[in-house]
Amino acid sequence: MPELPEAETVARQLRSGIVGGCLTQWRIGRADIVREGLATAGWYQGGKIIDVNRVGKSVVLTVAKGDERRHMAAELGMTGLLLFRLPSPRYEKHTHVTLTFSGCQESALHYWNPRRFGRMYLLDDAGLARFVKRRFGIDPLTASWTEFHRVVSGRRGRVKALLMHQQAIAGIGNIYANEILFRAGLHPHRIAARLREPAIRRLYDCMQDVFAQAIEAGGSSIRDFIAPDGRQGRFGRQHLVYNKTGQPCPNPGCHRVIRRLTGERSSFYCPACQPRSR
DNA sequence: CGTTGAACCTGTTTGC
DNA sequence: TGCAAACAGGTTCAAC
Repeated sequence: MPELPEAETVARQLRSGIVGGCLTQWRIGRADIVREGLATAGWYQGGKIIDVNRVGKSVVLTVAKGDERRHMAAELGMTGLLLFRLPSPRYEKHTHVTLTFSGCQESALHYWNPRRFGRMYLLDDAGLARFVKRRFGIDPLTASWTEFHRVVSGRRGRVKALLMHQQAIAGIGNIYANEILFRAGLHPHRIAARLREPAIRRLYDCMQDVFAQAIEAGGSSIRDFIAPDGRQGRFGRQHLVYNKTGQPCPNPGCHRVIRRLTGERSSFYCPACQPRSR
C-alpha cells in the first residue's frame, strides 16, 4: 500500500511522535518478519530513537545507545502499517512487532501487516548503506533535472516500468505511476530512451507536482492505508485515472473513457491524451 | 539489459 | 445466498 507519499507521511508522523523517546520494550511476534539482524534485536532495548527517515518506500528508525547507533528499516509491502495504537481489536491478529516508548509523545508503535509482504531489517551503519545502495535509485523529491534526465534517457524499456523500477527511481508504485503518466500525457508503453526532452521535462515536473500534492494530502487510502495516527490519506480524491476504467477522461474537451491494460500491473490511461507514439 | 510470469500471503470484491 | 475466481498499494527470482 505504501508508495512514497504514504511512507513519507508515516516517517513525518513518527518523527514528531517518537523521536527522543526511549525504547523500553520490543516485542517480536513473528521472528520471520525480521529478515536480517535478528541476533541484534536485544541491543535495541533501552535505546533512544534519534531519527526517522524515509528511503524509497521504506521507513528507517535510527536508535542510539551509548556511542553506538543502529537502524530498523521497515518495508511495508502491499499492506503494512505502522500505527501508534490499534484502531480496533481486529488489528491484533496481524500485529507482528510492537515497540513501547517512554519520554516521547507516543507510547507505542505497532507493525501490522496481514499479507506479510515486506519485512524489517536490523542494520548497523554499514548494513544500512548496503541496504540503500542495492535497492534504491534516485529519489523523486530530491533528484535534480540532470540526474532524472540521465536515468530516463538511458533506459530502453517502457516508461512505466522505469518509473516503478526502484533501483532506477525509488518510491513510485502503481498508483502514482499511473497518475504521473496521465498528467504528463505519456502512454505507459512509450520507450523511455526515445522520449524527447520536453516529454522528459513534463514527466519530471508532473512527478514532483503529484508527490507534493499527495504528501500534502497525507497519501492515498484506496482500501486500508491509514497513517500512524489512524487517519486516512486524502489524495484519492485527486486521482484522475487510477481505478477509473470506463469513466470519462477528466481532461476538458476530451470525450474518451479511461482504459485499463493488464500485464505490468494494471495501467489506467486515456487513449487520446496519452498517445502510444507521436 | 529488459520483459514476463510466478511466487510469496491474506482479505475483499466480483461474477456466475 | 453460496462459492470460486479475480484482484489488491510490493519485491524477488527464474526463464527467456
